[in-house]
Amino acid sequence: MEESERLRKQKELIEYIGIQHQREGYQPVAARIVGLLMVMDKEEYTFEEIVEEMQISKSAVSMALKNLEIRGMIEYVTYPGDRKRYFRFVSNRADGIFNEIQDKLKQNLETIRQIIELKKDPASRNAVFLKNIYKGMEFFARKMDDLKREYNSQQ
Amino acid sequence: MEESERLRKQKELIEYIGIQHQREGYQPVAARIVGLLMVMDKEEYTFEEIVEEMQISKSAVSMALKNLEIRGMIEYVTYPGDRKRYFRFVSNRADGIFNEIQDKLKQNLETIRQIIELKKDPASRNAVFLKNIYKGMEFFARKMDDLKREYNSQQ
DNA sequence: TTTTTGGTTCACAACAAAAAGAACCAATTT
DNA sequence: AAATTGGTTCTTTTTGTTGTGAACCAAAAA
Repeated sequence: MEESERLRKQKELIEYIGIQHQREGYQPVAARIVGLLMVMDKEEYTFEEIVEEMQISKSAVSMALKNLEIRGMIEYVTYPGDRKRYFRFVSNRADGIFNEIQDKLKQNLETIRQIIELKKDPASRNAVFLKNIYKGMEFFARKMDDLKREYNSQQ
Repeated sequence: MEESERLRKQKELIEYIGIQHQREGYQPVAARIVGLLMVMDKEEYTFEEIVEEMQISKSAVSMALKNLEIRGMIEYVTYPGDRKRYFRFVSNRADGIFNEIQDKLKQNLETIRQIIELKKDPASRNAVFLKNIYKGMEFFARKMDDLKREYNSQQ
């Protein structure tokens, strides 16, 4: 593949990742910064470089970086004698994805448990359905722990 | 638990489920309708009843119901000699949740594959990290099929 | 001490999303 | 045929989100 085409495709991918992340609740600027840090060959961007690369105001970048850091999506490193922060995307996202799924599952489980608990008639259509869903999700959440262990030992 | 307290808690739970679903990209009204249909003891609501219960305009309800139906979150039944539609939440969400997770996982896998493919240096920090993430997610996606089969046979 | 660097914070404008309300429409009832 | 029911659609209003630019600030350099 030609160098210029590769770059074009990378830029395209950044936009796509941006949209994906917006669907997960990230704001537009933040979402595209994630894409930038994942896709480009340059692996550490300073604040200024991001501002320049994305053609966006300093304040927007400042906010976005703060949010992304709080959410644990990105991190920064510093170098002695250099006041700039070098942002990069965090390393251990694999674990992160497992845990995200599991957390969400657990949260949903708890909600469903509460719904069932508050039902007047435990044999009603919805109560029965919800119990089924609960069972399925619980099974899955339990198995995830095994999978995590299996994967880690396999490494 | 007292009847009135149960009702209060149910209403609270509807709001909470509303917020949870908004995080998944549902609009406010739609999100709370899902809550309503999951939580309340009454299991089938007509259009009118929803309008009344939620104190919301007909147009907002009309739009929300349409969206929820398209997304497969709710369905309606009708009864002979009755022009009204009776909305309820769909029954087989357990499968749905499995599949949602798996679909998202597959989509992410494809994106990551593309990022890696476009990297100039396959030994760079990010390329290596991404390959790791890829491996983890792939392992997990593969195992999910097994889990589904295991669960279904167990039933 | 003043200036520069590397940002952050705040007020506001532009835009987008959500909800309301009115008008409308097709079936059904009267 | 007229009125009612069970909604839908369109326009407007309200509300919320994004991003900008200017002012500001602390640390370092001059």
